[in-house]
Amino acid sequence: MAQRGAYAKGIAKREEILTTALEVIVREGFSGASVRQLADAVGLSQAGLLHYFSSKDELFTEVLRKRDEVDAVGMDAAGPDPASLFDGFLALIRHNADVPGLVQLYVHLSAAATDPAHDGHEYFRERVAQIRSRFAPAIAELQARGDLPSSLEPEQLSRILIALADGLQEQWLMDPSIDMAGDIAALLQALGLRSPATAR
Amino acid sequence: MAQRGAYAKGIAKREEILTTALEVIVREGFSGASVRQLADAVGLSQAGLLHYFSSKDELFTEVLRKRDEVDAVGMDAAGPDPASLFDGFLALIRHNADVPGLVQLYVHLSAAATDPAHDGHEYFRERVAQIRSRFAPAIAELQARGDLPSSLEPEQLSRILIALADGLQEQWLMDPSIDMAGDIAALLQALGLRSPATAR
DNA sequence: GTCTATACCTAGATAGAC
DNA sequence: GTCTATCTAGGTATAGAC
Repeated sequence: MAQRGAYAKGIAKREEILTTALEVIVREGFSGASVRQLADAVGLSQAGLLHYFSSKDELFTEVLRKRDEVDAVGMDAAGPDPASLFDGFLALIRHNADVPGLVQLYVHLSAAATDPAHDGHEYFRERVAQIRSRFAPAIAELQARGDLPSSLEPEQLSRILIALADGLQEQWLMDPSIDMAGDIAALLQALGLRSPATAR
Repeated sequence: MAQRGAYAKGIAKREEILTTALEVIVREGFSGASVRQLADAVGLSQAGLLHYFSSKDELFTEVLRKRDEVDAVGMDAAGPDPASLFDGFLALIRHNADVPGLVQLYVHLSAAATDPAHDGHEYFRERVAQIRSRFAPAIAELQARGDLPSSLEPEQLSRILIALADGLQEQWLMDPSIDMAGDIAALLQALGLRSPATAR
C-alpha cells in the first residue's frame, strides 16, 4: 500500500512541522516570525512548507491548535468538584507566563482572526465556544451552592473570564511584572469562590 | 516668519490627515487598511502621507490618540461621585459598539504594540497607566464606602477592568451579538457596586 | 505525494527631483 | 511639502523534478 504509506508520511511530516514550529516559537519568540524562517528551522524551503498548509495564517493557527493539545493533557485532570475547573484554568495561565513566545503568537493571532476572512477565524470562534460550554455548567453548579453570585449569567461569567485572560495576556506582554493568574484568582475570590486555586 | 507659517501649516495638515483617517476607518472599517488607501482619501501619495508620519504604525497610533481626544470630551464630564467614573467608562464602551472600524484598529494595534519595537508601544503603556491612575483612587473610595470588596487591590481591579474591556472587544468583533458594556456592568454589580451605570 | 526553484504581487520604506 | 521612482521584505502561485 504505497498510497497509504505516503499519506501517513504526510501526516507525520505535518505533525513534525508543527512540533518544530512550536519549539522555535517557544525558544525564539514570535516577533514577526516569517514562513521562511520556520521553513529553515524545519529544513524545508518556504514553498515546501506551504505544501502542508494553505497559508501562513493557517500554519500559525495549527501551531496554536497543537499547543492546545499539549496543554489539554494537564488541563483535563480536573477533579469532580466544579471549582477544580478553575484550578486548571489558573494553572494554564500560570504556565503561559513561562512561554512568552506562545503568548505573543496567541495575542497576535487572536486579534488578526477577528477578521472573518482570516484562516484562524473559525478556530477562535470554536475555542471560545468550547471553553464557554465547559465553564458554564461548573459556574451554574457553584452558584447553586452559593459560591458564586447568581446575578451573573453562567455564560456571561464565562465570557468575562475568557476576556479577562486574553486582556491580561496583552498587558502582561507590555509589562511582565504583572501576575495574570493572581489577578484572576483575586477576582474569583472577590466574587465569593473558595477553592485551592484562589487560596493564597 | 515664513518658517513659522510653514510649521503651522504642517501641523494643520497633520490634523487634517488624522481626522480624515478617522472618518475613513469609521466609515469603511479597518480591514488591513493600507497607507496608500488612506493617502488616496486625503488626496496625497503614499510617500506624501508618510512625510508627516515616520511609519505606518506611528500613523495608526496617532489615529487612536486622536480618537482618545474626541472621546475624552464625553468622558471628562464625570461627576463628583467616584462611581460616575464607571458610568463614563461604560458609556465609552457602549459607544464603541457603534464604531466597529475603530475597535478593529484598536484590537489590531494593541496586539502589535506589545512588541517593544512597535511605534505604538509607549502609547499603549501610557494609556494603561493613565487609566489605572484614574481608576485606582475611585476604587479605593468605593471600597472605603463598602461599595466594592476590599480584598482586591485598587490597581488590581483597574487592571482587571482594562483587560476585560480589551478582551471583550475582541470577542465582540468575533460575535457582535454580545453586550460588552452589559457584561462589565454585571460584573461591577456582582462585586457590589450600585450606580446609575449598573442599574438595569 | 513531496519538494525546489522561480517568478509575482502587495505594501511599506526611502531617495531624490521639483 | 509633495511627487515619482525604486528598493526591500514577505506572502503567494506555479512549473516541474523526483
